[in-house]
Amino acid sequence: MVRLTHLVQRVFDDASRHHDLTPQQAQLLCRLVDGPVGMTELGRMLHLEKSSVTGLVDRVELRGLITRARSTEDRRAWYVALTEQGERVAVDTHHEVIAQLEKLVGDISTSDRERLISLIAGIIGPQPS
Amino acid sequence: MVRLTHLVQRVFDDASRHHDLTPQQAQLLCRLVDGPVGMTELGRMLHLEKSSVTGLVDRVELRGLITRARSTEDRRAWYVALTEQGERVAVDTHHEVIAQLEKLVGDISTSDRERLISLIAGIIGPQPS
DNA sequence: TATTGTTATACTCTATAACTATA
DNA sequence: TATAGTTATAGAGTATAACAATA
Repeated sequence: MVRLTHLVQRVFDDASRHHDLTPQQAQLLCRLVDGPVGMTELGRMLHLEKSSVTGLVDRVELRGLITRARSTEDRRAWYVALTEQGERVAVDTHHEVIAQLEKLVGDISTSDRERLISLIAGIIGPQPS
Repeated sequence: MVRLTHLVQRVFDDASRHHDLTPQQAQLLCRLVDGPVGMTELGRMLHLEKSSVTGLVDRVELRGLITRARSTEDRRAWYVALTEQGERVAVDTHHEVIAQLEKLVGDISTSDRERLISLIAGIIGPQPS
């Protein structure tokens, strides 16, 4: 299982590198595809301290892939959102990861694959990561 | 599958932290449990440049968990080996990861678990990571 | 010449602590 | 006072390039 993790991790790392991103930066982009997210919420999602989020967001913002926008309700808070370019990179990276994983799982039969997916779903459980 | 990877990764990270190690340092120790390994070979195993291996080994050596020993055949080469303390930490960390993973997989039935393991083995393939 | 490993350098990632601004 | 976020600082991790020693 740990070896499977390394394999999947490498797929993700490689996909990130192809888009000239670090894995952490790619992870950040992936968390924004469903819409803007606040800094504190990002820290919770990525298991990072708030100062780490600041730095990570700073660097990705400098590359023009995301933007900060002040919250209208709470003037302390900021929302982080994908730029057009950021969305393109996020979607491309996601596609590449999916494609590579499908290639990885491609050898096993369809029924086995569905069985595997349901088993994994059982392990992961209902709570979102 | 990516979410499963995050889960397993977190198990490994937590086990490392409990022994006051970074995940990379724990990874290094795990690669040495079967015996001493050369620097170049370590880089290949961990997918690191040789200079990165030098730094990682330096830091873990400073903690007294590993030692460098010169090769007898090739006087350019060094072998990295676990110290007694390093072996203890490596084994403990490995046990903790196994225990947590078993707890994670504990909810699914025995037959399902064996099925999962064989499926994963099929994905990983024969070549060692 | 090629290989093994180190050093110098620069950047990313991360956490802790102190801080600012707003609630 | 409490919360959202930043800044300052320090250390780990990583790669590239230049280097020394040995093959």
